Amino acid sequence: MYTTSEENYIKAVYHLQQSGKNVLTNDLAASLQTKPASVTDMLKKLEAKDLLLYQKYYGVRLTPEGKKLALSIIRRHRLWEFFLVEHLQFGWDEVHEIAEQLEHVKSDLLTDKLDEYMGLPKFDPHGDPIPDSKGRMETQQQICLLQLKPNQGAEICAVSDQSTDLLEMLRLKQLQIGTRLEVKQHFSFDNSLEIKIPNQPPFSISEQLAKHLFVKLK
Amino acid sequence: MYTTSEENYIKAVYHLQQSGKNVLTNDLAASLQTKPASVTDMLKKLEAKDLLLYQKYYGVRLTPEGKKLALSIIRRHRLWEFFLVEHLQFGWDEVHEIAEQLEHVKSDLLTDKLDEYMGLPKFDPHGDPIPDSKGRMETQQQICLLQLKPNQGAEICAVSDQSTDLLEMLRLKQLQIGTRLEVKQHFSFDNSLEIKIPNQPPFSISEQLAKHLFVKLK
DNA sequence: AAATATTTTTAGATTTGCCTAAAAAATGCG
DNA sequence: CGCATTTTTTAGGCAAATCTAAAAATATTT
Repeated sequence: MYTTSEENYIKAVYHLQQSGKNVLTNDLAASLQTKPASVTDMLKKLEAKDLLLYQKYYGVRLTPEGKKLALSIIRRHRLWEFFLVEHLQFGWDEVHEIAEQLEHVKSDLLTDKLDEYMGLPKFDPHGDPIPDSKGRMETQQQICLLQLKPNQGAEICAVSDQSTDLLEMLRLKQLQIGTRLEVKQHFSFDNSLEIKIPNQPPFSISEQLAKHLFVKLK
Repeated sequence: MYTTSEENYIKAVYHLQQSGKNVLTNDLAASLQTKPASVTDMLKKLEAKDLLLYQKYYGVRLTPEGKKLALSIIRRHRLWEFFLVEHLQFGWDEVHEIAEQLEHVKSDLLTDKLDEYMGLPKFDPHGDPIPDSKGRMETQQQICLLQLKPNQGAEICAVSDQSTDLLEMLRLKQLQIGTRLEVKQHFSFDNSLEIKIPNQPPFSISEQLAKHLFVKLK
């Protein structure tokens, strides 16, 4: 079994190595809010446990075992985020800290039962894919419309609130699953967005609406 | 904020001091599966934090602040046990270890939302009362029939499985909420119980049945 | 009440995860 | 290239939580 600290390092390495490059000591220190010297210590320990390969001065890469562990931590994190938002009515911006604690509860049976309880969700409330019990996950990137970069083509693929008020609004604005769109501008003042749908003039939507809409990139 | 280890000590002191007597170093060591020397160290630390009063060689008692902390930990533990059994379909005997981990997740908001989500339950699956957000709990002891001591008068107050098979069986044996009974004998071989209902000859029931019946003491 | 046994505390060590400060390696630039 | 800067590692230390072994206090027995 691994400690909470070891799990946090493995998770951080996983995320940082998505760029393709080796993961460097300083980047890990920044990401984990700790000092480079502490990172070096831990990297040696994790290499001894065969979770990663460590080349002095040249950074690290996860071994297959390390990657497997990372995916299981990410699975727990995202499942709990889903639970907090969809079942306990947390806002999707309030859940990260709590999920950071819950992800370290060690019980595969718990993880799998929670997964099943919620209907084997494929994406967490931020649109990130949830690995299944074998570590596989959908590659299709689903992100919240609020996070979509301007002029990036995308298509609505999920709505995170099923209230009649929301659905009524979507119907009137002709927004539905599959609708193609682009964000033209993001106004920081109120987080409202100016969006453009093909064959229609641009119009604006509120932060409250946008946060419930998820898109996949095209 | 308190460490997991500190929380475990406080919880152990709380349970041990229910007997009324001061809690002794050796008892804590046994209960926490650690050595007396380690306990002494920690007790000094907890006294410095005003969670308990420590008299060398004479044991400890919780301060009001310590008691408040203990109740909040017990609240979290029992709420999670309830969730695991009633929502995730764990057996009531499988949940303790997992709840031991979940109880240390620190977020009052999480605890209160979980409580509300489950309908503010008053007792956990073992029949132990769940403290509310202010630390109050029902005094009425609800315990599993399997734990009831022989010749202790009691009354059925809950049934933890609502399957038709079980309910049919209860009807035939004339067992229902409110029925008074006593355990006459407990057979260790198969955990079956010989029970006595007023105005009826004694009869025996299986472990499988008894584990779903909860009684309150009279 | 003295001797013995038990319980508890102290003293000193260990492990984990972190730190600072200084040394060493790699990188960047004139 | 060679010097300066940045990055990384090493060395030594610290705090938390544990341990063992020995000493001190309390309890029990005769």
